[in-house]
Amino acid sequence: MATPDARVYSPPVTSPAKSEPMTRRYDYKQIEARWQQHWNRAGLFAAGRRTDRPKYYALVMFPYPSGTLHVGHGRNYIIGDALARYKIMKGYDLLTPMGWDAFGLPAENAAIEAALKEGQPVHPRDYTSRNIKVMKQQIHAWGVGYDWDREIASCHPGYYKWTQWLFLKLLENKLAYRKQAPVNWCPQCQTVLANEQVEEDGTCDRCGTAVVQKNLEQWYFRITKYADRLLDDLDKLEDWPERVVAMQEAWIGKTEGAEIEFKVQGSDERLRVFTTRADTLFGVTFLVVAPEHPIVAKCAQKLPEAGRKRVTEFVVKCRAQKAMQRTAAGDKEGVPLGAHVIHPLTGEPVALWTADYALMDFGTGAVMGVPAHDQRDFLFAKKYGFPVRVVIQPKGAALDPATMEKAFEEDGVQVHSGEFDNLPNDFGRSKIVEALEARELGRPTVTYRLRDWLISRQRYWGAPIPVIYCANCGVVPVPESELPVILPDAADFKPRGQSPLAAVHDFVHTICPKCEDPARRETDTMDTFVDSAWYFLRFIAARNEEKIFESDEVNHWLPVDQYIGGAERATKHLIYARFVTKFLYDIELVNFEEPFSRLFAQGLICADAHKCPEHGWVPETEVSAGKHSCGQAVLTELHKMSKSKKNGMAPEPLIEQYGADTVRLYTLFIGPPERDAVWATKDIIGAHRFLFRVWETVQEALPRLSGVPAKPEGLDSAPEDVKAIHRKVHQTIRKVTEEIEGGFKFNTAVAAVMELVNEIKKVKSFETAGPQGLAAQREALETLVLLLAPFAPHISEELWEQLGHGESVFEHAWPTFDAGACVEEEIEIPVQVNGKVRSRVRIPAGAPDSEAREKALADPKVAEALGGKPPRNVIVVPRRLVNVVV
RNA sequence: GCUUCUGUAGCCCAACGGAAGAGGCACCAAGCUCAGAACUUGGCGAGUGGAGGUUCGAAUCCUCCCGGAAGCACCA
Repeated sequence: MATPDARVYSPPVTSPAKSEPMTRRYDYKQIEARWQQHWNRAGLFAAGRRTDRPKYYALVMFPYPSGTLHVGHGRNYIIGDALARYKIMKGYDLLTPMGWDAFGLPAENAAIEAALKEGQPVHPRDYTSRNIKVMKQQIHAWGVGYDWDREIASCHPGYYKWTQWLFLKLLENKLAYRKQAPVNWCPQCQTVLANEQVEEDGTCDRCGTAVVQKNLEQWYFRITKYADRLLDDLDKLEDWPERVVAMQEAWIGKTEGAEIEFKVQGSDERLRVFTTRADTLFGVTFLVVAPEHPIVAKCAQKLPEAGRKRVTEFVVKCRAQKAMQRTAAGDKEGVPLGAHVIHPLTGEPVALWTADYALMDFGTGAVMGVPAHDQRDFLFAKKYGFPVRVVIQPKGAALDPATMEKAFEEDGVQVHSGEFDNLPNDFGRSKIVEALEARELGRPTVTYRLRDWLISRQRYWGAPIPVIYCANCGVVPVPESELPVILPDAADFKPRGQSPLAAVHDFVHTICPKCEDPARRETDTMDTFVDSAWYFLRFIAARNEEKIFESDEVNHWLPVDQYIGGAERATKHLIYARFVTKFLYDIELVNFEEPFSRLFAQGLICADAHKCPEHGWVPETEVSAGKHSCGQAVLTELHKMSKSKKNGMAPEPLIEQYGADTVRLYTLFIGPPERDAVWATKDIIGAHRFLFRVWETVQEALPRLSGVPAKPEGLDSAPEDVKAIHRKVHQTIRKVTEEIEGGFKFNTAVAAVMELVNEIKKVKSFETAGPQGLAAQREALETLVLLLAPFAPHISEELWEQLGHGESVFEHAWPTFDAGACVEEEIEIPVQVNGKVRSRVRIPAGAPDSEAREKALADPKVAEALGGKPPRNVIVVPRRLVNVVV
């Protein structure tokens, strides 16, 4: 739907002619403005208001201020806000802060583009603060509340001072180090590109030029040192989605195997390979190393001219390829290095090659080639004519190397393996490793897929790395007292082939803190993931200028009780934050090892996206009847809402037309919160109708309810429908509470409240049943308002006030249910014969199984279905059903 | 290829191993309307992606297959 339908029905106003009191109309605009202001003034979301209560830290991932928010972003904040309000009502001292992950590429790119187009520069700071202003306004409009006094922005010197401080601490503890590494470089744009700016085919995402690799000295954090703890402690997390845990496990990628050494023929050198299949050692017919492996160059030097050229060309080609993914599982290529290695157990010479399928950054960068038992090796061997030697035989079959069409990678029995013949291969594996260990030619090893974290960025809009390079003293950390190293204003964003900061003379040139000779500052900035790896701690001391935080305060509020955000941050941010927390634990600044006890990964909101063959992704407003405004037919696909696909739905028109409460309610109702959902604007009307019905139901009852208590007494003599609604009220409290507690099932919680309203509307006897009837009505309506408050807070506040309460609905406790009141007096249960429902019987709620059994067997329809046959078995499921088996 | 998730009325989605339907959208009918929308009341509508298995009983558990999503992938 391009433009929201302008027809909002006007709520009926009771006609004065009927001489009934004028009821107020549901003026959501006025109501929402009023209560938003009230919450701000009253400090509803200020943490530490109730220090006598248990704390609860609810945190929604802070966003990157990219522009404006769409309804998909809204889901995140609304879920968090509903939880926060619920926890306030549950009596917690709630902390729910918000901030901005404000350093990063888009702001800088906007500046570069503006600078290139017309000499009218937009400073990233202005771009960022403008966006923050808009987004904050949007969050307010949703009725989402935070403790804004703790607001932080990672681009603020008061924040990045401590990001730099954290860097220094890591450096001090030898967890930050420098190393040469290739970066993506676009020769056209004259700039370094982040990985995400490189397209799949290895071209620059802006100009389409092929990206090349450039070697630069860069800073790393030694996260691999924490690999085992990051993996093991996943077990300690109280409640994280399985899929996120699975992703982290895969990301860390712990592999147990063995390292085996092959002596290089005619040299003292030993080449180490990593393998998980030591059992196939006797099947080795060649050995390959990654093109980047140091031995490649050494071998190449000894080669005759032609061979050397071949190797060099191959290596150059592979390096160029590295920008894109080296073709997955496709053709394998290699060249001989003109050398041989010695098999550690047989002493045979084995040919040494370099091949593109060997990766330098996994294991040791060298692979033993076992064509018979590894598919990649098999393909490579077939291509270059290496022999296939079978050393694992499947049970009850014999493999013939001549006829094999693919590698045999399963388990079997060792053959052609000398003293290890006839052993099951999994046993043979450890025996072979033992034998190698005895000869000091191998040992069990563990490798990880996790790499050290490269944090250098040759970019302007980030926190400067606080080190100084001095000709005399080398790398010198900036003294703590000189932090923050201020990001200078005057950087020129025109790409010039190095970090923009390198062009800022006053920034670069400084004096060495140690020897006071002239020295140069580091001009790279930090990866923005460093900023976000610790922000959840800074909320505890957002304005503290002396310290990163006070440990005892952090230890009080953390770990975060509930972290909410997208699963797309499952690996990077969530692993980095865990790493930093463990480091802070190790240096005794915090007393917990995991930052987030519970994580909730909400699903994404999708919508149709339209692609015009000429104009690319186009907004829905430019599409009608399957055609773009340019006249071309568009391709329409479902995609998650995003700026790039131009399919984000702005919240403002919806809030304007239906109100924030309606948008919130629909967003919560759209489906299971952890699952992706399709935004369907036409469905919003359902949520709006519901709120309107709630409003109306309360308005109708109000004139009768003043002075009536909310506790109905002596309902035994009340009419059935009044008794039933009292029961329904308590059942609904139970249901809604369980749905929230048991995994944020707001969709079913809202449905339960809708059900309650439907039931309330059916009751005929509230008035005729006297005081108990009215008390039951008040109980029902007040409970309804309380249960609705976390989801649709504005209307709930307004109705709560109308019901005669002077305090905010959030000052009132979340309702509790009376288990006794939930129990039905009489229940109907189905009776099955051989699993098919044949009849129903009514029994008192507390009746024993025997009564259900007797009633069922006495039922005429059951007797008919039995056809005179005696029951062989009767299964009674208490309160649920009876099954008669013949 | 591997890992995780997922498939229930026209659509979005509920159902501790126990009556296939809670809620919403759409649709139909009546009421209300000059009319449409809105509103009120009532109604229609799947046998749970497919095939087996376990069970007194399966949407739910197991196996295989088909379809969708996400993450990781020449990881030795």
